[in-house]
Amino acid sequence: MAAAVARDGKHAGGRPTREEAARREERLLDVATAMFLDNGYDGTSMDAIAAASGTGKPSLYARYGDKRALFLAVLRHSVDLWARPLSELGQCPQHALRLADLEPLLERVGRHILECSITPESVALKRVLTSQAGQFPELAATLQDAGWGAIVRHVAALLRLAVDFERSDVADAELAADLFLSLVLGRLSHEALLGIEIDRSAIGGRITAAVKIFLGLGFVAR
Amino acid sequence: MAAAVARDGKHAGGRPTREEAARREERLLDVATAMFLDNGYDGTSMDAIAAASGTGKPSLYARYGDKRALFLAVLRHSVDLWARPLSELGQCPQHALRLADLEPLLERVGRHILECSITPESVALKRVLTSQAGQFPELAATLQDAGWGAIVRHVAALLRLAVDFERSDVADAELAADLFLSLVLGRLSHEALLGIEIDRSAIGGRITAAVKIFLGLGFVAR
DNA sequence: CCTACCGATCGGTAGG
DNA sequence: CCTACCGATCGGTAGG
Repeated sequence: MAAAVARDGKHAGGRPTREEAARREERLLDVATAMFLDNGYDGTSMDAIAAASGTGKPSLYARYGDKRALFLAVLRHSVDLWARPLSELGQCPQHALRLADLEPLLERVGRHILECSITPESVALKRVLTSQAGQFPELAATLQDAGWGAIVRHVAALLRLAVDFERSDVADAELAADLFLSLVLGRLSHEALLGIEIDRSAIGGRITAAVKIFLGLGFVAR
Repeated sequence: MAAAVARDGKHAGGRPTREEAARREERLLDVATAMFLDNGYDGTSMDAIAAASGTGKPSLYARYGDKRALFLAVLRHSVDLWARPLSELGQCPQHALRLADLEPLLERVGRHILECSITPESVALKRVLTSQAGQFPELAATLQDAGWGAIVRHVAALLRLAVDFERSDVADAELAADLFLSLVLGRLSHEALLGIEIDRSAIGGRITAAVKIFLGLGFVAR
């Protein structure tokens, strides 16, 4: 048998290729992410991560130092992944908006944000973040700003296109955006966090009502 | 030395008095509650609970069976304690309300609920509930109903006194109450859950804006 | 990079 | 009711 002959481009031993190393790194992070999000910090052992990622514990510790550091890397990576689709919100019309155009736009934006917020991945991320917030206090504020904060800023920019906040009673676009998001997410995000199955048929009506109330178009009949 | 002479009404040994037993039971539950809420389920060992409550582990296991059962008892007790002050909401006017009276009433109710929701005890309870929701799925729905659900029903009853929902665009008092609560809690409850210090000076303005938007009185200047 | 181990800690129980 | 222990599992490391 010839020693260390590559098959499918893989080395049979020795130092891995640079791209092979990068691939393993990514795979390790993916595996660790899935396990942490599914079973929490305490429920995921370094032994299990090593076994599932096809490496040994010493490699884990050589790369990340300790369990906390690996967990932090997983959280940062996950928040990045989660925040990315929100950039679609930035591709909204840049010109001024009439109120009549704002209503359907807010419905679309609201539905989009709600759908993004109740995916199993998003819920698992927020849950594990919540449960470990006490142990990683420096990160909670950062991630809250990258999550909720980023959405608020996007929506506030939208609102400024349609509303003259200097003449509004609220006078603060970010507060208004915050209230809009609160209306849209509300109970559904709480329930998702508790693992309660969400009644998807209620989403449409909730969004519609939320937008109407927000724009002062209901709920009291006129 | 005379054996087993009571001092301060306590027995020096043997079977405890009935009231003494009840007192120990309550003390044990209080101690376990504080530890579970401060350090989470995995972060609290039965050894630590036994030591802090001044008893031995065998007594713990004789009374509760295992750690899960003790944890469940703690959660139920805590949710009961938390839901009690909400009954004050039931002592609202029973007669019909004019819209003009509804605004200050909603401000008071909203502030009260928000204040109750961001106390350290309430936050800790929700956090530990969230982090263990996956392990205790049967309980999550029950406790959600006893918490958020109870508040929604209270507020819905209030709204029905002032609004004719059959002629409203929303047409559902519970959805309206749900949206009102969402507005009031919103970002602040999320931040509290993540352990982020809350800017208390922002509470007043948020409540006012929430009520105005909810009642269709803002935010667009008229 | 793997195996095998370290000390510590856990939930739960036997024995008296 | 207390002490002392059980097997299991953990995070992390030595040794080669």
